[in-house]
Amino acid sequence: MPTHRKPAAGPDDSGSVPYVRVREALFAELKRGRYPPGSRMPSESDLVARFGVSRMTVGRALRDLQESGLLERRQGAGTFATQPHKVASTLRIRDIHEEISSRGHRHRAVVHLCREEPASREVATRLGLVKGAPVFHTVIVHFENETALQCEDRFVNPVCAPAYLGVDFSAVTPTHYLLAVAPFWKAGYTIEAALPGAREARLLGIDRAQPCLIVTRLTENRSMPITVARLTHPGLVYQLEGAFEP
Amino acid sequence: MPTHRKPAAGPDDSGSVPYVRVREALFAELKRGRYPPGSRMPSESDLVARFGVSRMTVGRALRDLQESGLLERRQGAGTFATQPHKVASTLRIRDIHEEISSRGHRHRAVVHLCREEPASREVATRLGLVKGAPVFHTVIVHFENETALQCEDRFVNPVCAPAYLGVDFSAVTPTHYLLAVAPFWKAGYTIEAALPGAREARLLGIDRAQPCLIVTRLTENRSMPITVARLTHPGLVYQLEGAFEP
DNA sequence: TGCGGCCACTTGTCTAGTCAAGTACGATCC
DNA sequence: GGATCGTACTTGACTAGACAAGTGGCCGCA
Repeated sequence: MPTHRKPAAGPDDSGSVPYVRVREALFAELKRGRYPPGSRMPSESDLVARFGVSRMTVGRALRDLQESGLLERRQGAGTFATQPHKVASTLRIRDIHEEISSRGHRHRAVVHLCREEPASREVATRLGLVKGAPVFHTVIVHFENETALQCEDRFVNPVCAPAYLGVDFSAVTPTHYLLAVAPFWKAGYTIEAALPGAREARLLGIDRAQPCLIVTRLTENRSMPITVARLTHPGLVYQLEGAFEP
Repeated sequence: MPTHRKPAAGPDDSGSVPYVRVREALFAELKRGRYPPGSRMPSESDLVARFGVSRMTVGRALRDLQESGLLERRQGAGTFATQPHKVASTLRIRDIHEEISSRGHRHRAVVHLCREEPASREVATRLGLVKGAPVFHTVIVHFENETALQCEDRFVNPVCAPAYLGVDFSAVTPTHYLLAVAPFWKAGYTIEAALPGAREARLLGIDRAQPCLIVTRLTENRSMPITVARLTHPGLVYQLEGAFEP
């Protein structure tokens, strides 16, 4: 999200740059409830007169606020304050290694499977291949300070990363490697709660009745799917977190 | 002066608006790998000459790409292509009513509890109150086409919404009502997988061994916590979805 | 009354030029 | 060699004015 929070240079000037000044002023008024949700804001001309800047500058301030989801603008009609619930919170999903080390903890990965296989029908469909085509398959368990945090069951399209199976995945995560050799341009994922499969439970060292948070992620190149991964996390030790601030 | 405006968007034109045309052209080149991560892009002056538009227009295209995380710009140094893995995916969390009706389904809410209570220590801490202070407590089950989708267990700070208990929550969701009377400006949440509590299982009509996706959300006014909610979803019928595309 | 057209207002976008501020790099000086 | 300075280049921001396009209301007419 475009965070338009700057360190707030001066105590009162709230940004010496004109468009920041305008934006912060309107933001403060919005926050104070001067413009209730759905109500009409002053027009660009009004703001030009009020702040003594050009229309381009006012426009930039308004566009910033619009991109933050605080305003809605309709050509010909005007600028309106939005219902705040339209601003969706966002959640970052990061590389597991990055996430663990950002907490200052130690990350270790154990490779349980790393081979070429014929694609099952489901995997083939997801990767845009035909059933039985060769795909790379890895199963890796990631530990944070010796507790199993994630079981990563991943299929990779060999066309996108021919040398995938030769990588030492105890040293570099598949996510990181794939990003280096095949930058993705599209990604989709689902998050669900479910019980682990038999193998996942065994690898994670948990009971089969223990709920898990499962993230399924599909990343694609410009046109071709690169990889599909199923990331299983024990519910007791793993939570996703997010925050929203306009 | 002459505005070189094409009447119809050609197949290759990709947007008749100049700044969109520039942005799409650069985006396509980035995608094709013409500018490897970290490498220097053409300067604004170069692009002005190449596309025959003004510097403001080139600048807007570049700023768009920068905000998407595809470019990094340093004053005095130049514009550089970024490593794509720095862009994090994002996940939208929406109001349950909005979510259900956007799927074209019917939403129904059943109110199981709606009263004032003294705050437990945990709730008081989260809402920034003292233990035993009166808080509003509602428990509502949301149905999508007669299947229970969410159990919403919510505590509300009475200061922020004094008339909360008088609202008909079978007609309007607490989220929606609270947003109308007390727009929030900060929200944090966690997502986890766990087994439902006894009451939650009963209200949702599911087995206690059935994993649930639990979203805990705390929303705050500019300084004061408004409400804390625990949203329990049966894992079998509810998934969060997200997508990322630059 | 009902309807069509006119018009004021609003946002969307662009231009050409200006000044400011930060960076990189080479030339000069000690 | 090493520090300093100057300069060319780059991005950041702004202005004043222009045209395009969508909206909504008002007015006159049938």
